[in-house]
Amino acid sequence: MRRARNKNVASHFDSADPKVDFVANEEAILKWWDDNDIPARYRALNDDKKKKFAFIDGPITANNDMAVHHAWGRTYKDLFIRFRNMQGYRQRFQNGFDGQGLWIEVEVEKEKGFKSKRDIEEYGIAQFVEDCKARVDHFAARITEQSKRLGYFMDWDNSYHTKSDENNYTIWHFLKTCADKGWIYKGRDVMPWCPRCGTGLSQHEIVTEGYQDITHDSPFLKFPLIDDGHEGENLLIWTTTPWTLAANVAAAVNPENDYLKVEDRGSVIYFSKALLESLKRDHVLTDEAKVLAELKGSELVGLRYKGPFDELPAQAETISQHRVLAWDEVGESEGTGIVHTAPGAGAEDFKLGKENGLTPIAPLDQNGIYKEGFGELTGKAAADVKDMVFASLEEKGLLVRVNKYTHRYPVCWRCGTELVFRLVDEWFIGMDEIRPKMEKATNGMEWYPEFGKARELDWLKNMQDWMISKKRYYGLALPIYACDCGHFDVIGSKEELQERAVEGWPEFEASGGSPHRPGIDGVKIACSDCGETVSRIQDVGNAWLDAGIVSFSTLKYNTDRDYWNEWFPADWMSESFPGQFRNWFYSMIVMAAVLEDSLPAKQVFSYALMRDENGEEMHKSKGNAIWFTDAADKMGVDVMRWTFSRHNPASNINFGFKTGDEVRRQFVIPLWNIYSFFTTYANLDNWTPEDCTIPAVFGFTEDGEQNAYESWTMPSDEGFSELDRWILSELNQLIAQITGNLENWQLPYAAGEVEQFVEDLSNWYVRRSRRRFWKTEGDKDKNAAYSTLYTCLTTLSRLLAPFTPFIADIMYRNLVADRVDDAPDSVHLTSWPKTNESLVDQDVMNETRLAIRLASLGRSARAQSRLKVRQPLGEFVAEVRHDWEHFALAKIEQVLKEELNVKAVRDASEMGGLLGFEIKPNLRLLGPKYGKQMGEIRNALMAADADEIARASEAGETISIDGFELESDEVLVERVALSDYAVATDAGYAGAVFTVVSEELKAEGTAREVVRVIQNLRKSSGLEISDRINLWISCSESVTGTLMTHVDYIAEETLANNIELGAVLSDDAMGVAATDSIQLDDDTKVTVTLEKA
RNA sequence: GGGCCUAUAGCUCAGUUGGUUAGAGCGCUACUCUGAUAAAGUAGAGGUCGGAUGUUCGAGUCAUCCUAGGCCCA
Repeated sequence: MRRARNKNVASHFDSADPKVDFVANEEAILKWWDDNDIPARYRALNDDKKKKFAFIDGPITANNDMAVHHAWGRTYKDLFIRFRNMQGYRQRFQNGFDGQGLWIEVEVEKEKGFKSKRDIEEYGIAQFVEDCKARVDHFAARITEQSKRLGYFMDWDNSYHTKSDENNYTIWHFLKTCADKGWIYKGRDVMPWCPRCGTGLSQHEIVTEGYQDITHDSPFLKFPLIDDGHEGENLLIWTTTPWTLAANVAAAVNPENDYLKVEDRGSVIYFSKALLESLKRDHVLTDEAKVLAELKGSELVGLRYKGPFDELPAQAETISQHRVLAWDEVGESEGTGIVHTAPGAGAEDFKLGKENGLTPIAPLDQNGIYKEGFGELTGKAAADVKDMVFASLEEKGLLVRVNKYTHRYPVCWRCGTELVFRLVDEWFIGMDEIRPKMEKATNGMEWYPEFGKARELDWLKNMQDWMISKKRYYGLALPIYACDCGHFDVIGSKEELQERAVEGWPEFEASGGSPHRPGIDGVKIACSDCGETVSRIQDVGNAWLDAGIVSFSTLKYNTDRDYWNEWFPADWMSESFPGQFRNWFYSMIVMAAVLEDSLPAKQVFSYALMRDENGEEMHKSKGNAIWFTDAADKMGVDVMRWTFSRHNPASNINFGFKTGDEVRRQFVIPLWNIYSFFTTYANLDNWTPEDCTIPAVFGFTEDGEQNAYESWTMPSDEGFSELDRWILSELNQLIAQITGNLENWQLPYAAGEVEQFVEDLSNWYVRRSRRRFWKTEGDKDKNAAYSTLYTCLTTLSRLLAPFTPFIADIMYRNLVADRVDDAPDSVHLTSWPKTNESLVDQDVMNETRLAIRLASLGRSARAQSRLKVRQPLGEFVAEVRHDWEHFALAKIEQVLKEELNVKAVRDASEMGGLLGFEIKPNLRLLGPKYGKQMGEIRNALMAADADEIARASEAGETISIDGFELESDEVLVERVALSDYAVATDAGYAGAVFTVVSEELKAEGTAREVVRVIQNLRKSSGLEISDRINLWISCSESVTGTLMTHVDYIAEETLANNIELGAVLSDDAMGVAATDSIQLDDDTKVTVTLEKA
């Protein structure tokens, strides 16, 4: 009696087409989600729940379309958010977009064809900034659409933007807090500088992506010494940056190292002793170079020399400073051991110059062009002057040699231009007082992978002060107002600026009040020290300020402190680790440490880098990068997401279409086939979820409360078999394992467990249960099989929902939502499955594992002896290793008989083991020693107890046999199968089949062979599975006799009403019926003909 | 020079607290099974688990050192 339905549910499952188009399905599901408001309902699922799970999103740069590596990181975010949502945690689902800073500017410059900052200024900063914002909005929209295609369920209408007023003003608050503590200062230093972008790069930006192997012309030249007694002598100098020579002030040697005084080609020169050979090899010196003296570096210190460009006006002040300095950083592995020092054009040079009271010469302007005072170099770009420099040195007789030199040289990480080092004023946050707080926070966070903590601490230990200013246009307007009197004010909020404003406020408000250039630049304040009217410094802020403040700006820190307290610190954050230890994680930690002396997130999940499928780095320019949209269209998103889910995040992932195909074939298609199998047969049998004897609970229950599934105990009278108990045990163990692993961020384990389960379900449970589904009678056994498989598939759909949200929902909707009253409409509205402990049965799992292992060995043994599984064999003998396995063997006997088509299963221990020893004489040793007596030895060995000799040989004992004393290595011990058995071994287990086939068995094999031909023929003639047939079998007389004994079996298997054995059909009859034939092993032919009855 | 990571089959990688005789996928070949068929299964070979020493009843796993590679820092 069927229960009345209160919603319109179909009685049949949609049949799952085995020829499925996964991509088309995904697109259909997306539309269905959209039409039915599933994402919003998913987000609202836990609105009434107490427990919460706070994720803080690292903003994605809204500057281009998504590529597959973005999909990787976003898959992690979506996966863990979905998992926690199904567990009933309240969440915020806020996505973030990063949209301020140099990288946006660079793309807009490319769009407009701008070459330099001058182009931007001519174009107009106001319009340029608007263009930048428009680009960000455009790509934020693109990324939103692409993320939805990925199945990423976020609150897309509520994404935060780092360019927002709230974000920028919250950074002001942070900077003001730093200023109040005295941590903000203006520094003068030599910074890496991009001449194209016209801005300095911070330490964070230059360290990894910022280096390339570049080949430079590197001159060796002479600095003539001018002290008395050293006339005509020179220092030998080498540099990789010839443009810095015009800014040379000093030279440096290592006072501890040994130097040589050498005469070569008529000059006397000094250089490092250790470099003599390499200088000759590099043709800087000739082979005739003559060593005149050896001396310590300390003896050179203090010597004065004439600089290479002393004629330039810029050198006027420093000519008198040219001398040899002592510097223990000078090495002797390359160059000359004497280092050209230009304090205005190199970071270390600046430090050394400062220590020695040198005057730095700063040769370049912000565009990398020589300033006034550099003669013919003035007005030229640093990158373009090397030939002029060489010509000038040549003319002065100073140039010795120019070699090609390849080294890692810093380049601008955004535009690829080679950096120069430039003496500039920049603004910094002094980190010394913040560092301990940051270390505390870092130690308090849990890092996955664990080594993340060590990485972050290492970075903190080494980090310098944070350069926060950039001489650019589109970015955070640094709220620093530096007065000529030397005092500077830092403004902490929009309100404070309004209060302090003495000029420009109304205009700023009228322009929209966005804290960006140029609008903000018109607002002026009065210096709090001297009262003068002060403008904002022109600089904008480092973009990591923008991304690091989001724990405050997006959580209403300034407007609703209760809300902020509820969601800060986050429970977790997640980004790729190679860059983010010094970028986003770093800035998040800084902000939380400074503002609240807190950590920003309790747990950090991070992952490595994406490579192409050959392990090569992905680059747009190399053509091996993959856009997300291409991958989604071609491989499908579930495949992509599963590829990511099963990967160990700590190591780089090799990703491509081939790896996608592999995952589809290996995991997605087998899963789909099980599902397709189920729907096909459930429909044939009109089986519906109402027939399911295992209770299912898809919605939520109160925390701690057991639902009907969890508290169910398997009844003994509903037909559940050993196989059902096994797979239900595996299923419930799977739920527990995957839950634990996801809670501990152990994704590859979780995914691996699912793969193993699908493998078990497909290749053991379904395969072994097939006949239960096929049979015609609708008994309890069949219903138990349906109930079990249904429970496995519906549970699997929920377990897979966070991983592969599309296929999971397709399965769930067909199996559950459309058939079961009161079930949630989508798998993404269901709860996370819970384990029914009573169904976990370690014994049945162990026994089945053993059966699977032994069946595999049995098939292997059959394969070796070329005995098809169709041919029944007398017995299978199993050799097992553990005590319990001997007992288990009896329990799995029936399974093994069926799997291996054998009449009996025996424990090898009953027959003294499966493998015997065979002893052979070691001819190579014995031959020369015993000569003619070999025959006797051979006979003696054959007659002797092989086991005893094997033992003695193994033990290294002398073997006494028939008067011969053989050394242990003079016999060869081999393990051989017992005769008449084919044996396979694996990991200490062995399985063997008895290979002697009796007439009786042979007949049975023939019958099965014939059945197979008939079944194929039924299929190829287009018969329905349930159609009955008439059958004619024509064969030799002996085979007729053989088949006669199995005629009932044949009829039953093939649904034959009549069988005529030995019949020959008329040609007419042949015309309407289907026919086929096979060749038996004894070369006789069997022809079968059938027609629909 | 310092920190971190990695080293297992031809390739890509598992191997979670040490536990008997180290696995998977890919690729190749052959075979088997087949009313899940754009499937599935089995076999073959291939390994001094980078090297050495140590701890232990027992080491791919732990310790120390070394080598090589990668990343980060100086």
